Amino acid sequence: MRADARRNYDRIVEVAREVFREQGYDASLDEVAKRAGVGPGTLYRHFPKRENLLDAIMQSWVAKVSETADKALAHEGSDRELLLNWFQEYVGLISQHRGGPAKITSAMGDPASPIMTKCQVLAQANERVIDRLREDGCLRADVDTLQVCRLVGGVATVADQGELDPEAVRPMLEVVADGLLK
Amino acid sequence: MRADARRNYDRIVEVAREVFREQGYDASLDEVAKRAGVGPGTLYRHFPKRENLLDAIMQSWVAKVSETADKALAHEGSDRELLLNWFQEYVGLISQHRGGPAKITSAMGDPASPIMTKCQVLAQANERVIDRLREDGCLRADVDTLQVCRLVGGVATVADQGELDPEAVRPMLEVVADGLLK
DNA sequence: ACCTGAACACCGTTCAAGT
DNA sequence: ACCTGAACACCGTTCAAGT
Repeated sequence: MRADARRNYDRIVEVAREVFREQGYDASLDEVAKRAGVGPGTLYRHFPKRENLLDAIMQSWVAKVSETADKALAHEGSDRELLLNWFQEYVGLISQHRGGPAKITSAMGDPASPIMTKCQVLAQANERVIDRLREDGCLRADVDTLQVCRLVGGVATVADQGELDPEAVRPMLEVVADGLLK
Repeated sequence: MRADARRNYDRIVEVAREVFREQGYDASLDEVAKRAGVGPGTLYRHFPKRENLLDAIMQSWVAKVSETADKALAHEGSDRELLLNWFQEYVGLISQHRGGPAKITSAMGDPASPIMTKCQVLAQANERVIDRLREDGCLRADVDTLQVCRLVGGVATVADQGELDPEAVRPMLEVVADGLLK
């Protein structure tokens, strides 16, 4: 990759992170190109689809996901607390910008999605937590990890689109947790 | 209302129902106007915002909502079955077209939304079912009906956006139901 | 009072011309 | 090899002119 291409690529990603944080995942790509100081064609050369840009933004995100799962697993306290705490972290992880919860949750089951590998990391982090609780024997028999991602993702999506505050989200996560625990 | 205005209004609503069913709630309004045989200005005169058009479409929907709740309440069987059956009907009611679950669920808590009254009808139908179970004493103490709408709406939204089939939705609704029941 | 359709704004996407 | 920016398509929205 040529030096100027590299520089443009990096600037676009940096600016996109900023714009998506401000305006959500539906923000104008024209705006991103403008702020990055490149023509629209340059943005499309590097990122043919909007999801490719999202994928690049999420590059640093995967490390945070694993870390968060580690911390959640190290949590002292009851199984319920551990699960609930993880759910809250999970919602936080996918709610970095508006439209994120819906996008990430729907990409989870779609092998054709450019952000699929990123979603896999999240799914595996979730699996680690669920497996740990399964070993403890406190989960119901037929709990599927993908299902858990969708349930918590659904709560996050509703919270995102309805602009709910964390106090309204917590009790919903409690219901989901209680439905999964014995 | 003048006769030709009435006729145009009705045709637009009829066509919009069709187009939304085919292409989802994000369908082009230009397409609706074209199929209805009116200019775009006429559509905007009757329906200044997309949500006003949705509201008109949902006119006949409210009767179906009440009916469905009646039927669910008349259900013979366990409390869990009754609740689960209602949840499935609820998902069906808000999933008439793509984008519906998200739109309806987020409008539920927004007093400024044009479809708010329609959502209230749904919320009240849900409340009747929940109150009935509360009387039976089989619900947890702090179950809030709006919360229930959001939880089930979240499942419906995820299912809608991920194009999941009913077999994948049912177990998620079971988790929610079990989390609400004693 | 209501309708029409041209006109404008905005945005995604492509591509010929440049370096 | 990469960038630029004009050009096109599409869609929502407005409004002057018409009936």
